[in-house]
Amino acid sequence: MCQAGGMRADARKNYDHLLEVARGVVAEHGADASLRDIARRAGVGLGTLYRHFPTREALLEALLRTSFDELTAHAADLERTGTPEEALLTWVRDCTRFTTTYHGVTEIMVAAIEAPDSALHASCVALRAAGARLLLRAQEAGVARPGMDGTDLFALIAALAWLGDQAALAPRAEHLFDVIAVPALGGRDVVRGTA
Amino acid sequence: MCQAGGMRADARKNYDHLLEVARGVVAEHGADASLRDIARRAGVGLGTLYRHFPTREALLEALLRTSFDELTAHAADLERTGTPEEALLTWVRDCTRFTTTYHGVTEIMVAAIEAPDSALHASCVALRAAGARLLLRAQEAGVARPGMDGTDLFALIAALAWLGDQAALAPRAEHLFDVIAVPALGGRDVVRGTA
DNA sequence: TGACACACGGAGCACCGCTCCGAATATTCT
DNA sequence: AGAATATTCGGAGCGGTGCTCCGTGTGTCA
Repeated sequence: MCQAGGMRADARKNYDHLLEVARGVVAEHGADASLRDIARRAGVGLGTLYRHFPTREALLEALLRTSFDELTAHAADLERTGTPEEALLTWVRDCTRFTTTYHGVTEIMVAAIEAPDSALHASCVALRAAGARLLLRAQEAGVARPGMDGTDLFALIAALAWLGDQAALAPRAEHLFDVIAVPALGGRDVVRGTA
Repeated sequence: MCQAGGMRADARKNYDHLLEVARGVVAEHGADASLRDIARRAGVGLGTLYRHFPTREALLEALLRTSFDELTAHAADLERTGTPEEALLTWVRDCTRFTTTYHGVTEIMVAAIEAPDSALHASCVALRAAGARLLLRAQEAGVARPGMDGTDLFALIAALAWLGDQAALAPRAEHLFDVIAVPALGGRDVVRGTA
């Protein structure tokens, strides 16, 4: 979207390199990593970084775009190949797992979904829509709680991802998924073992 | 614990005033408010603030201590006066409501529960214990999901409080409570209306 | 090859957390 | 009362941050 064809050669090189370096730094230090540090490690002036990515969110958007697209595509796959219940649960699980990849991304995502100006807005809305489809399908099949909408599902995923981001709770992330997400979605109760 | 008897008069005055000012600033700007700003507004040097509250968490601890104590006491009350199910649900609701009072406190609380050196550690552990009692009582009465422990409950409360802290989701905080917390706790399903 | 538009880099501003120490002052002792 | 002492005060200073702005350097195209 940004690195369109009409871009000077040196500019494109810096853009790509910056993105590559940023991926590493963000993976290590989280979404609020020092932009100055990213520029420094990329051997590039701070102004260069800000011209290519005028906003921290613009940088994150470039970083996450492909993963987001994969997740929405994944939802479509599951909708075609799996049972409604299974599809919903595994997609939610995969979403929370991915969101935990970069620390601090969750917060930015939930902020973006209600902020049309955010660079991440479109991606987040698409993600919510994909989840809503899966949820609706499961509800129609009677295997998911009615009275829940796409935003609720988005919030549920965000909450679980946030829990996984907290060092103190990360070890029991999967258990928390069983204890919180599964009953909330109305799926088979893996803890009680009843219906 | 800090403002013991043996304190110089001017020191005590500064301590109290600082705390009062901090309450306002934290209420307005959240848990990561500028300490410099707090000192400035209190008409006090930065060194003074740091001597009385060597750590941001120490300041928050002083700010939240009484509320925490009230919440644990509240749990004991509910245990005595209410049904196991009702007691658990209302306590969890009250906890999440309070935690949302100061923005950003949730994150610090979950970090504190596994960090014995944190000034907030004791309070958080006490809170978890109070919740665990209520949970156990409800489990024994068969109105709460087994396989859940005090830490899970703490995490659930934290997740809900975090959701309530997000501007984009705050309006549906109560709905999210019904959709996430109620089924997770195994209480009556207010959405479906079935057992 | 020359001209021009564009990209580059970093100095600069205001803010942050946190430390450290000379100056001021409450307290206590004589 | 006045002096000695122990504490407290306050802010300068350090290294970091986000972000802007503009003189300089350099690809690109006629």
